[in-house]
Amino acid sequence: MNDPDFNKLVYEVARSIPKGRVTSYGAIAKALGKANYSRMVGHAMGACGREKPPVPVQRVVNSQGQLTGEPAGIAARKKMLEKEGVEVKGDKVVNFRNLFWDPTEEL
DNA sequence: AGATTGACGACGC
DNA sequence: TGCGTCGCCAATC
Repeated sequence: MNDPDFNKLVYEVARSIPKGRVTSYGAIAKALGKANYSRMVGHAMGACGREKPPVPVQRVVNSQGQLTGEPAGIAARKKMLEKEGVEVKGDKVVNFRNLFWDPTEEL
């Protein structure tokens, strides 16, 4: 692990996601220069609960625009996303393609 | 210390 | 176009 701050960087990017906008794990990993770290991003998010500053993990979904993780967690994030104006159907983001935010281009 | 799983992604068929 | 498999690195058991 050359990037001890990778986890931190992920959180930073997650916070950079505009309200009402979402991105994918791979996009973040790629933005950090670690395209193959897609899973690490996911794991980092799973560990976000222990992070002091709350991280808007709800805006981070997989390439399918699907909310992954615990059903309870999905429901919680889903609610927040809808509150931000993001339409969520079940565990998937509606119009994900339109709401997708690319950190490599916008950041 | 080692083996397994995992909140994914991309490539192949 | 859709399903299946393989590969990546790290955290957890």
